Amino acid sequence: MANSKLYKGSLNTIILKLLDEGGKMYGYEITQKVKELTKGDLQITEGALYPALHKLEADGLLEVEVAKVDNRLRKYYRLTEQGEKETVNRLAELEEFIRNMQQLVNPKWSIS
Amino acid sequence: MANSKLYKGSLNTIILKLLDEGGKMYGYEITQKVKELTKGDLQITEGALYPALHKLEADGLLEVEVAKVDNRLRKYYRLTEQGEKETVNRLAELEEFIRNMQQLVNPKWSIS
DNA sequence: ATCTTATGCATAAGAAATTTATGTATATTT
DNA sequence: AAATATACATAAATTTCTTATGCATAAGAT
Repeated sequence: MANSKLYKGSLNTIILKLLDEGGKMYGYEITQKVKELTKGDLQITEGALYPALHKLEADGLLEVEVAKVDNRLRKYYRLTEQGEKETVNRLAELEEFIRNMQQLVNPKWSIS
Repeated sequence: MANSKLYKGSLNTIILKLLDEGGKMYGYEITQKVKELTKGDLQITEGALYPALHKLEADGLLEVEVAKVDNRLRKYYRLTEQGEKETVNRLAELEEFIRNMQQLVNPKWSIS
């Protein structure tokens, strides 16, 4: 990714959660939002993002709506009903991952 | 892995940190320790573990010492000096990952 | 005695998720 | 006019893991 590293598998969770909040977003917008929220620490590459979006769509978690703005193409993605359910699961999975890692690495920090 | 899911890339961090605490451990011992610490939630598969150990050794982060106990083979791994330094980096990386995810998914929990 | 489970290592084929490298095209800023 | 930003896409290679398989000894169960 960039400065900081994303563990593989977490990109989908990020996409789903951002769409859950943003209502609908297009690819480029997602990359910028991630950069903004992490203060430039995390950089989502297009080679990772677009295939991920396509797969989430193929899996029925996202639906797409094409728009033309300023003569440029945009593909707006939004969560399907199934996508909303899956978002809940992915977030729970993330939390469980973090709790497990906490048990394993016994860090000075903890989640609360 | 098992019940709960490990994001790809985190296995190395786990191995390094356990060795950092345990002094020296052998592969099977690591799988049991992970199971114990996560109360059975996380199951490290041998197909993931052994190649990971071999690679960490090849990268100079681990050194190995073979022992025979009860007529069975054990390969004890310990951190090299370089491995100790890298452990610090990996843990910092993990913490940064979690902080980034926190910014992105805006969870009800936070690390403190 | 024999069968199953536990201990202990290993590798190989395949899948998943990414990186890196390219490619196309329009709009905006320098 | 050139460089940067916006906006999509795909393909080859890499990393990391799962699943399947293999070998071998020890301990516990039937």
